[in-house]
Amino acid sequence: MPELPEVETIRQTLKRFVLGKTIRDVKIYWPNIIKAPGEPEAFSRQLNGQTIHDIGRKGKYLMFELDDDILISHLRMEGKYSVHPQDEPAKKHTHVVFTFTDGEELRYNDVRKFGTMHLKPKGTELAGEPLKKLGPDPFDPSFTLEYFWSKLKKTDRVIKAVLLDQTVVAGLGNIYVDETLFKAGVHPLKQASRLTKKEAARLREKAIETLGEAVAMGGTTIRSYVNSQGEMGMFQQELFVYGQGNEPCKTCGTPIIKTKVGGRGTHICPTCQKK
DNA sequence: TTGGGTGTTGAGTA
DNA sequence: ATACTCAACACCCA
Repeated sequence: MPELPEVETIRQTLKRFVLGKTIRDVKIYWPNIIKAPGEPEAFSRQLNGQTIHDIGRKGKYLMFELDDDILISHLRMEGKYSVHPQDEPAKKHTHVVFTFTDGEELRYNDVRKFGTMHLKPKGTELAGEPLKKLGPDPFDPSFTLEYFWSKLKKTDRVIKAVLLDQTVVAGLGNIYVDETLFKAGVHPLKQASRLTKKEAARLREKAIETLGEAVAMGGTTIRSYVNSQGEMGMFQQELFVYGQGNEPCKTCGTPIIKTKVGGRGTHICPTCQKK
């Protein structure tokens, strides 16, 4: 489900509910979600007594900053966080519950159970899994044209695969890659190494622009995404190609084609995006 | 009823 | 190095 704009929206809405709250209990109903420390019991024990001071984000990862540790959380396809009074019945698919000293609960809900949580001591979070190989955030100053261009030059893959590669740039997923490629006028099957520097610059600009607009609109809701206040995103109204198969292109009127690239559903305007 | 598809990503294989 | 398949899991839809 969530790509950078959805995770960022979750970060912003969730902060309002949990900053300054102290954890007094953690219950884990689906232990496979907990990746570090290895023992889920240690995860719970370690969190106990710690206060949430801030929530950050790196790519599609949420980073809960605690007293001693950082909780790194990836929502994968369907993960959601919400805050409820302790006595409110839990919804189906609630797999991790953080109870605060004030009686409120932070609940992690994930229909498909794909999400992950790593709890790591502060200062060690960038070293090992899961952030070790993560590339720069598209909004980070280090995501320069020179950096992006150098990555494109030395790979033998098609551009869609490169944009989805989180070690190149962190945060784009299937929706925003298709949108970025369309806006930049680049065909997803184009070899990355054969793009001109001008095309690379355009891709970089359109990626940053599209993600920024999507953040401003609270993300994209296709089926199930809601932020931590239960609100849907609005960016689905702004999509040019994703989910628009057979619809006329908003730029030229040619029907949008849905095909497959690297096993992922891929949406293209055959007129605006030439190979 | 069944198989294919879904906003993610890691592992294993050739 | 890359591409492909599968796996994790639940649900929706034709």
